[in-house]
Amino acid sequence: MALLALPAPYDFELSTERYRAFGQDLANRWYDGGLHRVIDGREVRVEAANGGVHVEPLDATIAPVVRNLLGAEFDLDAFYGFAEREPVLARLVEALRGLRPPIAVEPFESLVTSISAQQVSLRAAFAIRNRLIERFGARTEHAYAFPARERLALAEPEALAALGFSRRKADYVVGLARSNLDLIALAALPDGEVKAQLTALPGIGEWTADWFLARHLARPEAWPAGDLGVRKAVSHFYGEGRDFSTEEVRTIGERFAPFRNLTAHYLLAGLLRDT
DNA sequence: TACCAGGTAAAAA
DNA sequence: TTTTTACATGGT
Repeated sequence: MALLALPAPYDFELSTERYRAFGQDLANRWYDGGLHRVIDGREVRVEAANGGVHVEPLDATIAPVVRNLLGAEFDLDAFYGFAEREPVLARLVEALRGLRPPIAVEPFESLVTSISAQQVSLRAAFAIRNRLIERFGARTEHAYAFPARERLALAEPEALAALGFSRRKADYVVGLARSNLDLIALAALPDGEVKAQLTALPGIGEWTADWFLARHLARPEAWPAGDLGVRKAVSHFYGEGRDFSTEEVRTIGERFAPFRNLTAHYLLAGLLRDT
């Protein structure tokens, strides 16, 4: 196994919790203590190692994708320095040291995953999404490549509805696949412009666009204020028993600039740990 | 058994 | 313009 170095501190188990906490994720599959994902048509295994992770196979194509997948570009040192001056965050970063939010490396996959999670529980979303992956993805030894946009563009919405998507969500996914929006090109645009272009599509509202900024583009200032989990987490740590509205969460977010994205992830992970 | 779960858009008021 | 409703599955 080849070593891929990551900036310290890095806690692989803690950082990959998301792939286990809500059920199995067939496109980011936890198997035998490691993370399996199809990259460039090949199944890659990632596991914990001193100074980073072990990756097999590892080459010049795979390395940057795995680095991105594991959230290497987040500036944890700067965030930890910032968190020291904020009592709640100071406690969280102490308990969650080495947590790097994993990134959804493919834009289409990121959006379809969010659409599947709209309104329903994450467990239900994972179950439905796995059926989509089994039906339209490509299987490797222990994992699946997420269904290609071109493949879902050819699918009938009825076929997705048969997997458990609501009829409306089935239309959203197929409509997204068939749209002429260049999802790769969004990476070059500022946050507000990304949101404007995405929310122009049917089925993509502010929540979905915010998570695209946070989990796919790793934008430091992404802050999904309307997200139920974020609202619960902010209420848990700052609300003194009271639930905050979306607007209140948006306002509180201002104090976390310029680290709102990392703050959201640490609050969510902190809530998961406390409950 | 109902009811809620990391929303969104269309209908109704 | 603002409020209400339908949506589909999984877990409790």
